[in-house]
Amino acid sequence: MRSISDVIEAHLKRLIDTSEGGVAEVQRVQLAETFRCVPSQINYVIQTRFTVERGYLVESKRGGGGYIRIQRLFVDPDNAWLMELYEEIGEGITQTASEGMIYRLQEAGKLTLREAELLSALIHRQTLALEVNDRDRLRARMMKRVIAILLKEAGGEPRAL
Amino acid sequence: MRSISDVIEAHLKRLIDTSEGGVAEVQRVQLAETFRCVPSQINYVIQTRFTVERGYLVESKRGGGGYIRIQRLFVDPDNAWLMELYEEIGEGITQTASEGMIYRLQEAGKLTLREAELLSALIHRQTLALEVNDRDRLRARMMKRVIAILLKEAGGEPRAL
DNA sequence: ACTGTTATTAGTCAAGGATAGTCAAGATCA
DNA sequence: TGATCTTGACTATCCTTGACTAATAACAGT
Repeated sequence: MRSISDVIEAHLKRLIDTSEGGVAEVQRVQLAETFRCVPSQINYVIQTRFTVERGYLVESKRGGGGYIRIQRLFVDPDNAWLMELYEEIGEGITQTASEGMIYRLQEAGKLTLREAELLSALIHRQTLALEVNDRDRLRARMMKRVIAILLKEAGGEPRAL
Repeated sequence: MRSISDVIEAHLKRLIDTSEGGVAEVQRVQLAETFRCVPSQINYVIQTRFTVERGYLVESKRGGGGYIRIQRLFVDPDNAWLMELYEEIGEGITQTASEGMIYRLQEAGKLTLREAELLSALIHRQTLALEVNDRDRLRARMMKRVIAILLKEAGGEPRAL
């Protein structure tokens, strides 16, 4: 059975594939009207189909002129290991494990020395200053965001920007 | 999709960028007429887009011959402004204010575009995902760490960015 | 000159409008 | 029967509008 979610998913994928740069920008209400569903259905589709694990990055803005933007990530063989790293993180990650990842990312040329330095400072337990479980979960969210951004650039050299 | 506020912001930025000395001087009513909005909309744009955090100084005068003058602040060569920025943060800082600072740090060449992007993602409320007070306090610690690192570097020879 | 009045600006604030997000209950499917 | 999907009430965020306020200039009367 092809659910309405599947239809919306297909529609968005087509938008992304036919666009330049692999980006689709839509308005939630308008999309919901097109497919005659409630707006929150769109969120459901995005949360289940356009995750980083599936190779997409989603940004949005509320209020007047609001939008939802879905961008395809470059998950080619060259940076498939980034995706593995992403999945490895899970719900929580320790400072030591994060530092290891940051080091690897830098060695692989995915992060500059300075980016690595900034990141290390930010994920440090003294900076986060929360109870250990919350801390590890927060650090996981941070590391995941970073890797998702790295996946936006297809094996690109970090200094070029 | 773009809101009228975005359009007005872009217009003012262009005025500033094409001027000598980085100053734009406009009349509120006239600008409002140009973009067919109420005058107070101009105040909204200025209050949300041309803040001190972003490195702008706004002066105005009422009455006949009144005006609004927006000036881009220049950074002093000895990085004293970084220290001021650090002190401005205090115990907590909002996402909007942080984004303003990151914007300015990038404009001033203290952060690369990518560093700014990573940082913005890291201080985003969705990444932090804490109750608003804890969130603002954590964000303050993060921003302070970043600026501390920039200050440390400022002591040595200027960085190649 | 001085003083008061009017015209001409800009500022403030709160309400309303326009988006999107969250969550959990109910419906449907495999 | 458990997983997935659908729905809607409630929330969060950002933008727009307009009534009211405040400051400054211009002018008129003395």
